[in-house]
Amino acid sequence: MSDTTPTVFIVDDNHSVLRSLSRVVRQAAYKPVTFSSADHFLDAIAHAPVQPACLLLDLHLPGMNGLEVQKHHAAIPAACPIVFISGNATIPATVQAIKNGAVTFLAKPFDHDDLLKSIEEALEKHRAQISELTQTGSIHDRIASLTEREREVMAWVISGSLNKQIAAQLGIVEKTVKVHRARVMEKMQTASVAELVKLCVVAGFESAKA
Amino acid sequence: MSDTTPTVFIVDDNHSVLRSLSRVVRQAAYKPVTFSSADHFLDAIAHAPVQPACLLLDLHLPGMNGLEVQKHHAAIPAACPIVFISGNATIPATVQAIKNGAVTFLAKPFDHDDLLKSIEEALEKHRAQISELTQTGSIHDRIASLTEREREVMAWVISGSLNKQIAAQLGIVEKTVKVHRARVMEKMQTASVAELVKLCVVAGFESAKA
DNA sequence: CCCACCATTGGACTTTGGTCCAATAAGTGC
DNA sequence: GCACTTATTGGACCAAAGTCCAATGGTGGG
Repeated sequence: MSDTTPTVFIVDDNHSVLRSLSRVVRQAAYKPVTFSSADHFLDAIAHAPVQPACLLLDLHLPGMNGLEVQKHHAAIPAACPIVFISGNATIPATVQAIKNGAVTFLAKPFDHDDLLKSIEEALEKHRAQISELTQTGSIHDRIASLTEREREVMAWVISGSLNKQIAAQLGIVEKTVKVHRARVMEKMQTASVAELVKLCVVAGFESAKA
Repeated sequence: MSDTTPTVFIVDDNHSVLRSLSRVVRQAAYKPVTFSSADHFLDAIAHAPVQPACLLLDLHLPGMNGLEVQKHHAAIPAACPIVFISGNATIPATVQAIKNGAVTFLAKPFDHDDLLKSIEEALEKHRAQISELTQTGSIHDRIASLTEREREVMAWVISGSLNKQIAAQLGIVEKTVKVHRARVMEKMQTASVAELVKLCVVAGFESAKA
């Protein structure tokens, strides 16, 4: 089982279901990891390395139900997509699950094909999510490497302000703004205001302008 | 019934259901507009003025089912949000409906409160959608007012290219680029590259760079 | 044929941005 | 105290962008 094999987490309180799902997952060349309770899963996932994965989750669980697990799970940044499974699902629960971001909701009994298709969809979604996170993560790192003053100057730069306007706003001389600005461009690894603006947009960094 | 009253479209092949829903909707101070077939609704909505509205849609309809109606309806830009209603809904149909953007899926019988809450959610969503469209619409108008050449130059400008680089790419002189560029800024009503980039981002206008 | 629009270019000039080098001062940590 | 970071400023200088002026050639429509 190599490291590049996608992991499929399976949470269900019924051991025979776990075994059965595990078998299907393993036969599809994925790596099944089972949990018989939500708590165990959440504990394990919290410190797991980030890699393509998905979660097969039973809606009915002792203690915390599937929707609650989904909520807790969504709190972590690299949370993997969820495929819900249930024998007696209600429409409202299904609506809730999908609106909260679940890939799909499979009602038992379901085709193996549907399951595998859903797993593949979830994994693909997670791969995209991870690559997205990797990108924005590096941008956030760069923003974090800026000093307060530099961040302040950057906020004004991406608002389209001139150096002299920024200087007036901050109560300093234009020359100083130029220095900060140059350092911003260097640390953010951008060669133009256009690039800088686009980085800030994807990173969610707001521009100034009182 | 004033013009500012939100409209609630209702599509159901059962006339007694239409009457019943109409009454509830009217009592909640909304303006009900009923259709007994999908085709009639799609025809009507295609030329209706854009204003806050939502659609109560039965999953089971003669001819075209609810999911298909949703698909066709989604094709128009200002499409109002959909609240599905059905007496015998399946989990897969529910999943499909929500994944395709439905606000919710109400299984009969349902509380009037749930219905009204869903309608309000849908209307709120549509208001946001309309205001979004109004904004981006005006940006698209400005982009449309540019000549082909100007759009081309803008694509390079927002990529962060220098005038001389743009000139080289287009096989023209830097001076000409300056002229186009000035006209772009004027027509787009922007005073800085930063603003221009942000407009292009929200309008989905892609930057150049081979 | 003339007009309007568009793309193109030139020249002169100002403003702005970016880049060197260099310096001072305050705060932080060892 | 000394090294380090950060914020601040100055001067000189070059490159880039913006702004006036004016002009030419093509194209499509009335």
